[in-house]
Amino acid sequence: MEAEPLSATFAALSDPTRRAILARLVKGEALVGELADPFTICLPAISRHLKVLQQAGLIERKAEAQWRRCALNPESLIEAASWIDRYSDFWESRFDALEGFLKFELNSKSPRIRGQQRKPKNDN
Amino acid sequence: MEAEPLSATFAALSDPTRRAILARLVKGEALVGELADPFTICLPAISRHLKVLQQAGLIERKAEAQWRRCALNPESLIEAASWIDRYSDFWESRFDALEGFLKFELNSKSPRIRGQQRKPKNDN
DNA sequence: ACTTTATTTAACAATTATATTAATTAACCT
DNA sequence: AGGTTAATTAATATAATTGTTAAATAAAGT
Repeated sequence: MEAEPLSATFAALSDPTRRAILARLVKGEALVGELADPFTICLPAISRHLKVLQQAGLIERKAEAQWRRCALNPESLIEAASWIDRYSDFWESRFDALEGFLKFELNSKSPRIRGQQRKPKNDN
Repeated sequence: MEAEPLSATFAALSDPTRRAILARLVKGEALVGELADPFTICLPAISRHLKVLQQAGLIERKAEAQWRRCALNPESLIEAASWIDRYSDFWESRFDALEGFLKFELNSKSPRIRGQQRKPKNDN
């Protein structure tokens, strides 16, 4: 599907259905039908999502009679996390600076109730 | 482009050209032309990649005369890392188990030179 | 053998993504 | 004003993704 494993991994993670499937699998192994249950899309669509996840190395499937038992495979996730982590030095310092600035702004200008939500700006 | 910010972020990361651009930007800000330089694809293609990165919140662009200065924006990367990190308990334990198994295998069966590369299997 | 159950594959349509060339915008320089 | 430079947008072609329904595979139950 994708020559570069990282590309395949991130592409697999870019779909909310597939992320939901992974979120389900972190709670334990499951059969295809069980995984399909919460979704409104048809079974073949789920089957293809599972194929994408498997080809990205994110899950494993083992046959049990007519069932396919699916389980998380952590390795690809580790590689994806590792790639992002190479940027951690950069963005941690930047994020700390942003947080510091926000704290200053909020304390000096418009003091707020403790525990109130504070969402950093996101200017896409 | 994508309703869910996480989907947009992972989709943006799924392209090797875009990852290379981010890797360049971690070394410092750069103009569009400078970013395009290492690649063989045409400038409009790069421009669109930058648009995807910006809409995913991964970079910022500020105008300077006829130039556009691009810089990393760590927030989306943090969110992507956070998502993956929710699985860390699961896969760290699994990975430790795998590493332990490999060490045992390698020590008992085919002891190797210290520092030699050891790549875990990847059965996509 | 026949039917049911679980899942995948095939065939197809609709949407989205990516690259190219050509045209456009916008600011600078002389 | 006219030309150059930097970058984006438009138009277009092609490929990849995602979903649907219908058919196929494959094992189990009766």
